[in-house]
Amino acid sequence: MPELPEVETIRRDLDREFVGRKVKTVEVSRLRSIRRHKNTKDFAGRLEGRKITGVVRKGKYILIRLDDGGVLVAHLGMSGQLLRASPKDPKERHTQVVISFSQGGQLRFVDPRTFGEMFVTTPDRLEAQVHELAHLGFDPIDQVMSWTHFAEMLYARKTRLKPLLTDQKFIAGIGNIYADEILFAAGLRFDRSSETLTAQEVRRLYRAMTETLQDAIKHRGSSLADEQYRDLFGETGDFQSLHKVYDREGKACPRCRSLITRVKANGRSAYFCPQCQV
DNA sequence: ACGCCCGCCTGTAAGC
DNA sequence: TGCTTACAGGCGGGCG
Repeated sequence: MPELPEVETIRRDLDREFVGRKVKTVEVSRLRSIRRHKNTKDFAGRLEGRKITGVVRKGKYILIRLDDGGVLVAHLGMSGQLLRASPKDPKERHTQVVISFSQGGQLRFVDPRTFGEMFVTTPDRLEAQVHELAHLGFDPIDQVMSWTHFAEMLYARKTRLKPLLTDQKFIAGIGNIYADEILFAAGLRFDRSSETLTAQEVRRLYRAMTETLQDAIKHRGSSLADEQYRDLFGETGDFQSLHKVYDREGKACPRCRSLITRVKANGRSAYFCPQCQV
């Protein structure tokens, strides 16, 4: 489900809502969701009594810092949600972890497909445990990169643009939806090879990437028809109404009125305008 | 060493 | 209507 804009929306709200709160109890209903831990006690024991000091994002990972130096890591996978709740709220289906705070209120992890996970670790062990984080690419909204450097990175890889944009080792945080939207905004096809871009196309791609992601954060992310993406308060985002190509097969391109095409590439749907993207 | 494809899960929707 | 199949925001591993 969640890519950089959705994860960043949740991170900001977590930081606002939960910093300073102290963990009272932890309940786990599905061990798979805390699979890096031996058992519930091993997970809960590292959280109970700890106070939250801050929330940061690395790629699509959320890191919740604890006052003993530990880190509660949350990855939402395809279908994970982090929800603020009250103990009296009915527990919805697939609620895997419930963290209750001394000051009242709960943080719930709901995840039907269980690709997501939570675990507690320390900053020095994090990269050894999550290989992806050790080799994470640059963050397109936190880090500024000169487009000349970006051009060098693109030319060095010689690979198709879409798999490159979604490669977390190259750039952190972009998934299937935003790759398609960014490539449309840049006027580039998903299968264009990275070393063939002109200087102007490199600039357009860089600009499309930062603007599309910032715009999506402003709109609190994208919720598709199944509404699996919800923010911390259970609300949907509204960037989906501004999607130009993603999930718009057969509809008119907003720029040239050609029909948006969907093809299968690298095992995933790629949506694009056959006229505007070259 | 890289790109590509499958498997991991569950739910939903389309297809027959 | 009802069963079967395909597909969905991510990622790791194994293959060629």
